[in-house]
Amino acid sequence: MPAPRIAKIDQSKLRENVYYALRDAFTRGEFAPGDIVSLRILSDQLGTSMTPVREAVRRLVAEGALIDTPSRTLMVPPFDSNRMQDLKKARLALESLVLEQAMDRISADKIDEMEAILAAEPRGGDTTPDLQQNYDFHFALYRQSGSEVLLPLVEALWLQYGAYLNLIIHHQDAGKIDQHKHHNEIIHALRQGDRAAAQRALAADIERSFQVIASDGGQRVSR
Amino acid sequence: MPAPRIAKIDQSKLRENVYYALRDAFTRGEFAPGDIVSLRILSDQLGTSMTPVREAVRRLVAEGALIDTPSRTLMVPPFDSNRMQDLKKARLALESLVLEQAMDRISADKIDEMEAILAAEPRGGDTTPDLQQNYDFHFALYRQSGSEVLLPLVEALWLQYGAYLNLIIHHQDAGKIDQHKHHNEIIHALRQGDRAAAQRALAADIERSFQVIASDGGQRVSR
DNA sequence: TCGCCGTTATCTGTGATATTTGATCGTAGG
DNA sequence: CCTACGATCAAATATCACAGATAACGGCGA
Repeated sequence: MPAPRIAKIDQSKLRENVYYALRDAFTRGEFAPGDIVSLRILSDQLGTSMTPVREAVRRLVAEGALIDTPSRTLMVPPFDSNRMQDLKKARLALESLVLEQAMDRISADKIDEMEAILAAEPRGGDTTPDLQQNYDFHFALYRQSGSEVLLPLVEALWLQYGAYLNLIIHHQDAGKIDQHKHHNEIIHALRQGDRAAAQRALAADIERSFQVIASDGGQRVSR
Repeated sequence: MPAPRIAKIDQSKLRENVYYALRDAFTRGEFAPGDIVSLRILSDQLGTSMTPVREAVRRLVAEGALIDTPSRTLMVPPFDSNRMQDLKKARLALESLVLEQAMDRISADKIDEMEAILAAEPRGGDTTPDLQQNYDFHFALYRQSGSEVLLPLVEALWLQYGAYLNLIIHHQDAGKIDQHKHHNEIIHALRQGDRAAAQRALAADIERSFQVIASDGGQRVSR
């Protein structure tokens, strides 16, 4: 089994922290589709006992980021082209809806904040896309929808999508990805209040996210 | 604390069973918004130890059916009008999408099966709406979408909606609810392949679901 | 006598650990 | 080469120990 890099966590509010540590590891693409994860190894790496890890893992299973195999071992869902298409459809539909609600309420200040996120220094070097920035940008927007129901659903989709990030990061064309173009279009459309343009730009951005791995599936790249 | 009726469960595959037992209790409207639930009491009722209950409960929290209060006690989310509106919007959007995909693939056989569900004997007596039938009908349809991504999201919405079922069941107008009309319209539209009509009927059915409790909120009715 | 406040006892979830169960993998024997 | 047995490992449950919160109870003051 590969050993994803997960930093040890501090000992207060263990359960929450374990969950977010694992969640972060997912959104950073530390886990590759098909990876087997073990509660013991995770708890050793995190410096805690199995109990908090198990609860966090159970939550991740509920959210679809991990699956229970029939033999009870935990696995990152293997690459599945159909499922990925499904995921893309779901993202397009849900995030379109959330964007709609966000545009009803967003203020000029918040648009400025979103632009500030784009202006920040890239954290991952120039060769890999800045996943954290991408995440921050989208959710700064989505949070403006004010929907406590839809937002967790979108987060669940991103978490499932997270396993595919590993494939993207290690893909040979990773450096070519240009997320800035669509992001700037979204900002511009928000300023204009142009709903159709914002929807188009967001849809294009989501399509882009899947484009790199759409053709060649299942190239498992562990650390 | 009220004592929701939860049957003891058999001892194999405990974790799954505990989860589904609690889930069922939710969809039967056994829990009222604002109820406090205790791990120990639940595990006593189910005849197991706390551990499996804890994991099941943790999953329900992740799905929004229960919430953690700041003092760490578990609570059924209290009635919240805004949240309910939010939930309705989400259900309308997501179930519309799922219906769309289901209509691409559904066969005449499956439509017959759905009709058979409607023809079955009502289980709850004539005064209360048959919640199980309603659930079975909708998900027989949604399963035809074949979407492993969207279906769990819809289930999560129904679970959050479940807490409000308690309010509906004990509502004075509960007997007046006529779910058959919209269901038959859906069946008819499916047979005709009339997408617009199916969408209209489904939307009307969802609206109906919320109508009873839309006006008077928070009438807490425990057992 | 009534009301307020502090103390205490109980009940809560949380984290850790031990025990049991089940599955997998390697090896030895046919 | 295939099969079957056993050792090993991981997950599932139960039990234990701890810390925090809640609520009830009793004493004190008005």
